[in-house]
Amino acid sequence: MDRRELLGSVSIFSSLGEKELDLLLQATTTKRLLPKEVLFRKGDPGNQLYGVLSGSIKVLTTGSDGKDVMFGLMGPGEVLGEIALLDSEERSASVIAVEATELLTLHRRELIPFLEKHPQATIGLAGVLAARVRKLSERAEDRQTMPLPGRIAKRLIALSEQHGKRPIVGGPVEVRLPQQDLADLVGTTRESVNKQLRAWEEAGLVELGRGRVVIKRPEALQAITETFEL
Amino acid sequence: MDRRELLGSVSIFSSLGEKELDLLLQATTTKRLLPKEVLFRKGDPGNQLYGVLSGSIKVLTTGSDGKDVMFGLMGPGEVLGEIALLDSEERSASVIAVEATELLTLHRRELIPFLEKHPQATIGLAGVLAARVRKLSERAEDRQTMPLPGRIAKRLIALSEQHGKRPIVGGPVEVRLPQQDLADLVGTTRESVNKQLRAWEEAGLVELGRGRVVIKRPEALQAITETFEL
DNA sequence: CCGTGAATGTGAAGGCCTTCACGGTGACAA
DNA sequence: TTGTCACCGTGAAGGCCTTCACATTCACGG
Repeated sequence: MDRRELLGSVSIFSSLGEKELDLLLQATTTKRLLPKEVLFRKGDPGNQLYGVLSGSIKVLTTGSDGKDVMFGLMGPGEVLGEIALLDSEERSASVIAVEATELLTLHRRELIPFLEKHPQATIGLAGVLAARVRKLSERAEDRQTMPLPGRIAKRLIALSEQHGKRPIVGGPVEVRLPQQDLADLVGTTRESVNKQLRAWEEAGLVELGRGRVVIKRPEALQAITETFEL
Repeated sequence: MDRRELLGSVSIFSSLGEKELDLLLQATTTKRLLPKEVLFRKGDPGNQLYGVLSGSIKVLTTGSDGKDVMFGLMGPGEVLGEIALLDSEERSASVIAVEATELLTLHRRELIPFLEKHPQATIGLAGVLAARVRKLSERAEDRQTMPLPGRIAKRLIALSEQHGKRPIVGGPVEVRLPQQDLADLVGTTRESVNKQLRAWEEAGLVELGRGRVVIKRPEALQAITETFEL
């Protein structure tokens, strides 16, 4: 995904014309991250908006007790870093590259004047934020009303839809993610995730490998999400 | 707080001039809610933006198991209903009046064209959303890393700052809120909240009454938030 | 091709809350 | 005034996870 394509594909800027897109493009730069490289940390000052061109990153915070809370994984086409930019506060979470990643960056001093000239783009940006709020609320609700297995199943399905690979066309979906990360996403321990996954493996719902989960029966996981069994 | 004052006070519109404010004002109507009256429910279609003029409301969702998850209380000067408006999806939570409440309402067909003409206002609205994301992330993190007493203490302090009354000037702060609601806010049961509050009452940190908590030693609660004692 | 560390697999013990089951008590309406 | 309902108070039992403590096993850099 090249820079122009990203800018165009992202909902924020989808309403822009050719010329405006080019103009904005000139204000961007590209940044490359190595695996595990830190883009920024919670608490840093934040003046850049980022868009993922290729690769993937994780958004998380590390609690005072050392436990990580992961908010999500982001891949090509997704935008991050808007929060600190809009309210001029510190970065609200840390961002780390999962693999080699290429980012497009846009500085506040370029973005804000641009937004002032292009209300449509600003409304688009607000839409991204609205979606963010929606996702966070839903997760808060889930964590409070859904038992652990359901939460793991739900997140696994979401991950498979967002980042899943399909080695064989039409075949089972593979999610690449260590169990520890899945635990941080769901708000539990690695051990609990492991035991649940093994139980599902036993039952033929999934297949486990180092750093990956292959979903063999998505409907069964979906069912666990909906009912309150197991 | 009258309608004009609200519009002016709210960060979204703080950058507007007199004339523009008047224009926008003409597009608004007022709505009154009785105690416990429902403004809208999660899942409803949403085309209105609201601002609280007087009174207060709670934002919550009811999980499939009947348990409520409360996202917050809102009072005069606060804006709600932006999410569904911006992404044109269903309402993401339900809103119920706590007491008699007066709201200002603004319909999407008036707001969107207005935002398109006033980028500053749109950026302001995005700022409100950014703050919302920030608060939700912080709460997600807290729930996952902080033990229950700390979470209750923290929320109690936040509530006292946002909605606290001070019967005697300079005296202790009173928070009006049933223990069940506090439990829904923190993500626990009424019983757990009750036991913790009683322990603190025993220790002289708070005083309890029907539907209210009086905070006598805020610093002590703050300390519980920070350390991992008790 | 071998070490070495990250990631997985598992069981035992125990704790923090939830759940359940009531009894009390004040506010408010009839 | 009196009934009723919402809210508060409290103990007992138990369960769902966490914590802890290791064994194991791949991936990969040297």
